This record gives sequence, C-alpha cells and structure tokens, in this order.
Amino acid sequence: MKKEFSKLSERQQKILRFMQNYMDESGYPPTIREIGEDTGINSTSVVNYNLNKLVDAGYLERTDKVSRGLRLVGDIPGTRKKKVIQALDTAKVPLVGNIAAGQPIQLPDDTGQYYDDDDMIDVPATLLGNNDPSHVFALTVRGDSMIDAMIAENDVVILREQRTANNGDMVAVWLPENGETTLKYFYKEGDKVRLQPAHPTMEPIYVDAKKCEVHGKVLSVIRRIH
Amino acid sequence: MKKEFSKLSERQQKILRFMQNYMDESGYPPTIREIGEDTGINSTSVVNYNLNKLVDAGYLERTDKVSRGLRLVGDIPGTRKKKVIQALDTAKVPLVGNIAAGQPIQLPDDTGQYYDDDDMIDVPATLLGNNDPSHVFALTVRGDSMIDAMIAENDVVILREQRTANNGDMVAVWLPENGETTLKYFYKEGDKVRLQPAHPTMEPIYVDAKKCEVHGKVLSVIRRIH
DNA sequence: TTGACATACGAACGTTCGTTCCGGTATACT
DNA sequence: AGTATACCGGAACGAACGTTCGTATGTCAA
Repeated sequence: MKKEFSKLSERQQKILRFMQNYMDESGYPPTIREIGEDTGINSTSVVNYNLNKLVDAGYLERTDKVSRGLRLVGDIPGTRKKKVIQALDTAKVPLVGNIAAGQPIQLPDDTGQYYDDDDMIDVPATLLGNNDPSHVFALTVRGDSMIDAMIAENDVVILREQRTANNGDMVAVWLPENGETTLKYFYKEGDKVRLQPAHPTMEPIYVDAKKCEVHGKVLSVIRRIH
Repeated sequence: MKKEFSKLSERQQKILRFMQNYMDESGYPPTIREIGEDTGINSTSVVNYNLNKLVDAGYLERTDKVSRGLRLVGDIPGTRKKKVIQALDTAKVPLVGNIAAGQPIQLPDDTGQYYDDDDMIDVPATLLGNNDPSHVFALTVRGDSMIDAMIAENDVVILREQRTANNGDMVAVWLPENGETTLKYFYKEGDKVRLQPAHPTMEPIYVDAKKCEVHGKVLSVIRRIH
C-alpha cells in the first residue's frame, strides 16, 4: 500500500514537505487553501484530490469535515524530524480494564493517573505499529460477545485511543442507541457507517454516523491459551 | 507572568489537560466548541474567555481568526507523560513458516538449524508460559480455514513442539485421512479423540486416536490489525 | 477511433469555527 | 445602597474551511 516517496508526484512530495514544516512551526496542520498557496495549486479541489491520493499512499490520515484534520503518518524524507523516536523492543502499556458488549469502554482517565506495574503488560513494539505508547492501552475481553470479531473471552485487545477512524480500521465503537460496545471494521458510507464483522460469514450493520462513537482503533489482539 | 498551575481555575486546568490529550490523539488542536463540550462549558464565549486567561498565564499561544489556532507552551502537569519504553523479558522465537488447512505443519527441522534474525519475532515471556524457548516456534496462518478456532488469516500462532497432548490443550493436529491440519481443543475419550473447535457454536469432530497426529500445543495467538 | 483513468481547474455551497455583543450572577469593596 | 471585577450563558454574525460538481486536458490501451 505504501508507495515509495520518490514515486509520488512532484506536487504530492511538496505537499508533504510543506505540511511537516508548517506543523513544526505552527503546532497545527495547514488548511487546504494554505497548502494550495504554498505549492502553487490554485484550486482547493486539486489540493483535496492530492491529499486523498496521499492518504491512499499511506502518508496521511484525514478526518472528514474537520478543519485542518490532517495527520502525517511516518516520516517524510528531506525534512528534519522534530521528534526523536527510538525503536525498541517492547513497551509497557496499561491494562486498564475490561471490554464487554453491554458497557462503554473504560478509557484511562485524563487525570494522568499513575498505573501500577501489575496493570501493565509487555507488548512487542511491532504490535504497536509505531504508535506513541502513551496513548495505547489494553483491555481484557469479557464474555462471548466479540466472537463475530474473531475475538474470544479473555483475549487481550490492544487499542490506541482515538475518536475518529479511517475506512478499513478495526475500531471499538460505542453505540448509544443499543447501549453496546462492539469491535468492527469501520467503513464510512455517506452519512452512515458500515460496521463489518471480522468473521466473513457475519452480516454488517449500518448505523447513523452521528450515533457511532469511535473510542479507539484496534492495533492487535493477544490470546493466551495455556 | 507564568502562574502556578495549581492557581489556575478548575476549568482552566481541565482545558489544558484536555488539549494535551486531544493533540496527542488527533495531531491537531481542538476547536473552541470541542473544548467546551469536554469541559462542560456550554458557551463558546466562556471557553474563549478562559483561553485568553491561559494565554495571559503563559500556558497557551493563540493565532487570531484561525481555526484550531492553539499551541501549548511547556508541559502540563497531570497528563500522562510519554512512557519510556524499556526492554523487557522477551524471547526470540523462530517464525518458521505457515500453517494452512491443506498441508502438514512445517516443523523446524531437527538439524539445529540457525535462523535468520528476519525470521525471528519477539515474544514477551508471558506468552510462552514458562516454556523452554528452544522448542517454541511460530507459524503464520494462511487462509480462512482456522476461523472455527477463532483464528484469522495472518494471525501468528505460537506453538510448542510436542507429540502428545493433555485434555483441554489446544493443539495443532495433522489428520492424515483428511489430509488436513487443524487447530482444536484436544480431549481423549477412550480410543477416540474429540477435537473441539474454539468457536462455541461449532460441532466437535471425533477421530481415531491412531489417526490423529499431534504436532504441537498452541501457547498463544497474536493478531496484528493495522 | 473510443473509452477509461488520472490529474487539473473554478465556482458554488454548506458547515465549521472564531468573534462579538448583550445580559446575567456572585463576590468584594466603598 | 452603588460599583467594580470576575465569571458564565445565549445568540447571532461573518470569515474560514472542507466538500461537491461540472468541465477540461492528456495518456494509454483496446
């Protein structure tokens, strides 16, 4: 999926470099129009078009209908990196609670609580997919309710805290109308959302996008059998 | 100029903490309205008012007339710091091949062969359950054939090499009559063996104990989603 | 040639979002 | 009493911003 940087069009490379610099200087992403101005594109739709291409190529993430809803993923060659990221073997992530069908996810509260070592589990860094470990957490699955996500009782689900999702992500969503938490693949279709079970024979469900609260993206699942 | 954090009003502290988390999760700052929603302020003007207070106190910078034109300066106490990643008790396990329904398991050959680093994966010791790592190996699942074991394509299965099993173990068995490899829970019943799928709605199969070659015991399953 | 596809442009539309103004409450001080 | 200050809420305005649509150009393969 991820194209070589050099395979991107001149404009697309320019956009990525501009974004990186803009974010370092401003602390927030540029608007479509600002990108257009810098890169010499004089139509917002063309910028929009190229941004979507960059999403397809794996360099960007976008959030719909949100101003400056852009995120860089990975590194852009030819720009200086602000953050020093060091790749190491494992990370400790907090095992903060349970996930079950009938209740919302208990997120780690934002009070910056300190977690006991007992509540931490070791995770190989590869299971985190280059995510900042400070917003990754783990939940233990209670009950059989996730079997259509191919997830069994007592499995440990590793999640990144986030409220938006891209098509194809597996997400933890809270459906307030049903009073239910579920793990499904996420596909936005107009103002509806299709929630597709991982199990191939199960049917998807469709919900109003307004009534579908994404709470996190599933990074991996760990099952201990013995 | 910079006030003590504790001298800020409850709301102002909450705003700062929210901003920190929001930015870590989204990559861009929140809007005034989003701040209001999170902190229980139901007027944009009040949020605006408090944001300006925070600028005065030296905790924020703003850019006029720009959506999400907010920057945090300095650190906010009471937010989760970036965790230091630390190397932990892990074992390297050889990822020796694939497992699919239609073929026997490829065991690591007994020549005591040396494996490339590329073919090794890091596994937290807890996933090995006190087993000698030298007889543990990993396989990648190909195809959908293991869905009745609640195991999806591309999952990594961690196994210990063994030719016998105890009741209740999940094992990898080769059924020569069917020409098939499968992962099931193992129960000896007389001279038959009951092989029970992990999925609760699936029916078990019964095979002659002689015609059921146990190749290994499943220790854990790892699924990467992203 | 035709058709499909990628890329580009400009204009219009509707929503998001910051700003402003006016009124309100509570406390403290004169 | 009156008044100053700090803080809160609601509503509206206008600019910022993302989205969509119709159209146009060039390339490549059938």
